[in-house]
Amino acid sequence: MGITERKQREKQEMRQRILNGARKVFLQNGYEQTSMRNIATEISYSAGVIYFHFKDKGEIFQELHKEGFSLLLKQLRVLDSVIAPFERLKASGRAFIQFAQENKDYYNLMFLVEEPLKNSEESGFQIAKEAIKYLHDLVLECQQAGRFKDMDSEYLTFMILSATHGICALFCKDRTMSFEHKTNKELMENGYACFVSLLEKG
Amino acid sequence: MGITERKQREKQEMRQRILNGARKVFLQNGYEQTSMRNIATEISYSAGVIYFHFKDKGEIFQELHKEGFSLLLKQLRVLDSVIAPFERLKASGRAFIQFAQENKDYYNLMFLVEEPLKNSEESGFQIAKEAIKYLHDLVLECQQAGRFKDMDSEYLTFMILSATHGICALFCKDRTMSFEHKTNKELMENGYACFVSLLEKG
DNA sequence: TTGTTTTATTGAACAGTGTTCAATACATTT
DNA sequence: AAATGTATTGAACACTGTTCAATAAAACAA
Repeated sequence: MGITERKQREKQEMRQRILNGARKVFLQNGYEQTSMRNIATEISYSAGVIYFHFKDKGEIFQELHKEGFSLLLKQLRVLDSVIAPFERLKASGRAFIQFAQENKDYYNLMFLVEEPLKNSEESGFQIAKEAIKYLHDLVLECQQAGRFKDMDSEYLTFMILSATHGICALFCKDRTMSFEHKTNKELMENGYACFVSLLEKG
Repeated sequence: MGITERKQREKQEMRQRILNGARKVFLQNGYEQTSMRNIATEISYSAGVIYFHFKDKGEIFQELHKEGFSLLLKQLRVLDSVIAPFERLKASGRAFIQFAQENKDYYNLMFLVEEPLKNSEESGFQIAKEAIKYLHDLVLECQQAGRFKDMDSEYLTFMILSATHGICALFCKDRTMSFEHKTNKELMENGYACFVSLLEKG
């Protein structure tokens, strides 16, 4: 049955077309300014058709949410070549912060918007867990190498993510103006260096 | 001239009435669900009148934004009785996290929403700077007491706020489910304890 | 007490949002 | 060629923030 097969493929293509439009508008104009009608206009369809292919706006942003995480994971996995686990941990934090700087919109979706997760406990949430696991494993490797003795790895992982995320969150929500600094990049990097120098003593 | 005086007072009262309605709706239904019409309905006025007393929605939320910060500062200043600066610093972090847990909506407005600051560089932004100064002074005191030697106080302050804020931000935006834990409170407190144990080594 | 001017409030309207759904066009099957 | 199923449209609904002419109320002037 080549026809139903092609039908399925066409449906998949339409889903992808919508997603591509959504991504474009989203990365161009940010989360706030991305409406269903904007997306529809971008791909030259009516707004209604989106609801034939997606449940609601949330499902679309869940897909982009997933995209963001796989992009982040890809950039983190480049650091697998760094052998010493603690060096890899430190570099991961830097890469994480760089990711936030270069992909502010994705970062917002991944960590600073509530909507995308509200509905489903499934796939879109799974990849976030994968990223946490990546960090947790890194922490465990560090502990096996003698670092962070007598510390709970779960809480330590949560704390390290929090510290790094905090830097990015203040940046993404424009809460850095209360600090004296030249550029956000400079503030974030020195702030992170400060955290690293604490980690080195632990 | 008792009349223009009373007029001014009445105008001020109306401003306060709107603000009270806004706060009520806002604390009841959260930021997302607070519309101008909701606020107007709450105080039994038409929506249009709000624009006679406030420039726009942003100005209202700027007021609540300020309220949030003065509430936070009030709770932090209770700790002034703690004499040892480092103990005060540690307790401030705990108080900060507790504030976020108990005032999720205020916290969102203060640190996780972009709107309120977009327009003005003035008062609503000034009180945030005051809170940062409070933390910065605390850090400086710690340094005078021999802590955190050879570290830049500005970056250190930014880092400490980031770490604490990160914990609260993950909580407020429901990003804690990727971690194994019983309650959010427990995760946050242990995560913070983890950070403190790092600080103690610095 | 009149008339006039200021000030405060309303309610309709505008352009936008996410979402639903009857009507329609198209493709496939009978 | 007719019937069936699937994809798309465009209008509609109930919202949103915001503006503004009309109106009501109060203060001032004659």
